[in-house]
Amino acid sequence: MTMSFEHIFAKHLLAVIQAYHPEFEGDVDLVASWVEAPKDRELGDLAFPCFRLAKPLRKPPAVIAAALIDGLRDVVDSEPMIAEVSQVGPYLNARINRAGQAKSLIPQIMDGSFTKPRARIDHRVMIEYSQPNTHKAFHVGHMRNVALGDALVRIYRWCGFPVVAANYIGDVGTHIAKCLWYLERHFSGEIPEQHRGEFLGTLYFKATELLDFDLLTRCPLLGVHVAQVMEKDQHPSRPEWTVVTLDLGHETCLVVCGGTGFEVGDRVAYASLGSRVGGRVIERVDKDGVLSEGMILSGAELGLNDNREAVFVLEPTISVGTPIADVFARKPNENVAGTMQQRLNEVSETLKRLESGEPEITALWQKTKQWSMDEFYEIYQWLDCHFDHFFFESDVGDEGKAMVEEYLQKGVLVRSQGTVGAELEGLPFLMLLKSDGTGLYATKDLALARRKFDEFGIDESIYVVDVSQSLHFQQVFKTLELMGFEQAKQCYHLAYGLVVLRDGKMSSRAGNVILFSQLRELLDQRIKSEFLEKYRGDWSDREIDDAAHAIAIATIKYGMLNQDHNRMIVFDLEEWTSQTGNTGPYLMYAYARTQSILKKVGTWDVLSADYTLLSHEAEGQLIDQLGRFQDVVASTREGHRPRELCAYLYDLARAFSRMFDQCSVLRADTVPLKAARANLVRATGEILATGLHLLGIPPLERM
RNA sequence: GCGCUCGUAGCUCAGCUGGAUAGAGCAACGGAUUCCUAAUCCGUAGGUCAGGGGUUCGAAUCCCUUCGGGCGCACCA
Repeated sequence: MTMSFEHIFAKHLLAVIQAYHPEFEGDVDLVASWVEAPKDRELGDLAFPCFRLAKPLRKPPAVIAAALIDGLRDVVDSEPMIAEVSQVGPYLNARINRAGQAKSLIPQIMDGSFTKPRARIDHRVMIEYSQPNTHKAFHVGHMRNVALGDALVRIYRWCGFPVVAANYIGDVGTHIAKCLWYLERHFSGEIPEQHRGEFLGTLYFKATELLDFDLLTRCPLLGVHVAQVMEKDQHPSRPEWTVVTLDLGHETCLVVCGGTGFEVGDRVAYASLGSRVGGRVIERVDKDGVLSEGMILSGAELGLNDNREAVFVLEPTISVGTPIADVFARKPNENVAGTMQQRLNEVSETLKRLESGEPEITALWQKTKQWSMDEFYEIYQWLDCHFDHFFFESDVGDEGKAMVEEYLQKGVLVRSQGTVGAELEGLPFLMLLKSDGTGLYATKDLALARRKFDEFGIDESIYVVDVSQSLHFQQVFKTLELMGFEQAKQCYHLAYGLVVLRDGKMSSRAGNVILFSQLRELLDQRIKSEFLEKYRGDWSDREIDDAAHAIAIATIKYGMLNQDHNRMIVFDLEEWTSQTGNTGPYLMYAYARTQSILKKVGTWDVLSADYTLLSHEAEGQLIDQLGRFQDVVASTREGHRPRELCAYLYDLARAFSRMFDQCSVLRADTVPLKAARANLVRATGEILATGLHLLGIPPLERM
């Protein structure tokens, strides 16, 4: 491995600095870390800002620079890798000897030693990504995760890490109960032969629609009924409260009320014990000596107006005992509360059957789950993403609960308000067992983590999951640490922002998701009609199909990757299907042009190429860019930022496009120049292809 | 209320550990094809880096604060 230019420059700088000021403390690495790229490439390739030395040397930066430049010039005469140095104000700039660089770099690229994966490192990494839910639609939002996870797997592997690419399928939960409930009770059509996974997603969407109380009533509350105020007394100790006796129709009850604006005889909305209002369960509470059995609701609490102070008074004609949801039903005289209650009961019944392993529903679950899985496999295949292992939520549920019991015994976990969970320093309580004894999402994550550590022997664990779960993972990792797992400190949540649409967040309820199949179809059409139709007849249909596929992958993956991961992506279908400029296809196009040249240029002598002939500015920039590849990949991996590699490859493709424009290979003035350029082009193609591969994008020989 | 995150050109975004004149793409305008693929290249125009303080020789970058978006915060996953 050759020494980087930064280090070569730093080595000479250090020698000169120490000759000038022997008391200077610092090593080559420190000085090298100060070396940067000049703002303007006209100034050189490397820059050293002497501001760094102003304090230790106690002299103005420009004076230091002026004092060092002569010494530096002397040294550089004997350094073949640096062509010249110069001083501009407080900066010392160096120009790299491009020919020298090219001479060592290009052969390395061409014999494959520069682009092949790095030496194996003894540090096992698991990268968990995708994690789709079965029985739900796979849409563009899921694709950001897949693009990120897959790119990281490839990049880690290139850097020498043994990687286990893992998926974690969400195959249990209420969403499945809803889907199967709809299938059993409400679906009356034919089950399609194709796209059965998306079909299940449609069923799930229809189920949520049926279960969306908002669609039935303006006041979507269960357990809230019309009651009449019978008596109204002042609270014995709190004058701002009143003690109200309510007639519920079949019985009466006592409620302590803080609201105002109602009289004896008024009809009000009464939330009974056990009902939920604003996400809170109504419980019997001791209100300063008086037991309050329920709650009288304000307009705000009912969601009907903004008034939080005044009790909402209903028309006197409405009979006592009517569910409040029926009063505000969107279609008059409908028993919406009863309907909704029945649906909810049915769903919860389905969930219980699933959880208890009732044979009939279990068989249906397994069959439909396979429909989803078949579709996922097809999508991964299309995207060229591969997993070494699939975990299933249904496999870790019991294990998670057992684990919680175990660590409760050990005293690591605690009981709290009927639940079991982890008390974490600086973080909110993490609940692991609900008061009914069932586990939660986090419970399964603990068991999953233990499996990763024990069965796969991994040293580092990366979770590619969207940013809304940041707190969740902080809590889970902290809990694992509390449980004594060493690897907990090597767990990393790679958070990324959601993919949203121009008119807002994607939501299955509003029906504004873009399905994977839709995107694939649209991209295919657009790519063919705009770019590939012109080759019809010239290329085989098969090649056109394959090219469209590859370009579609490039469009999606690069689009998803070339944005800082903690930022939202605003997805506009129109834009994405007709992009030019900084895109995946731009990189592929640059690669295709390299291959086009190489096909036409014929044979040439690799070894005898004289790289001193590559003196054009565009060629120099390109060589410089090629040399950065390894450092960029390493840095991309370290920062978990595929975007960095995207940016590099874009710069590389741009440098090549300029060179292509300004320096013709086929029409080079001399044969040696042609040979040198051909090698440069071939090296560029190699780096582009390797880089594209690391992003999960297949290069095309022509497009 | 607490926490995380974002605010940079008309739009979408880069700008890594502070460094020289803040950069791309799209859109706009003007050029380049007898010449290796015009999915390209070159040029012009476009900025109070949300506002205000502070640290520093130097701040889009670090600290504090205000404003404004997004997302989380105990029985969902």
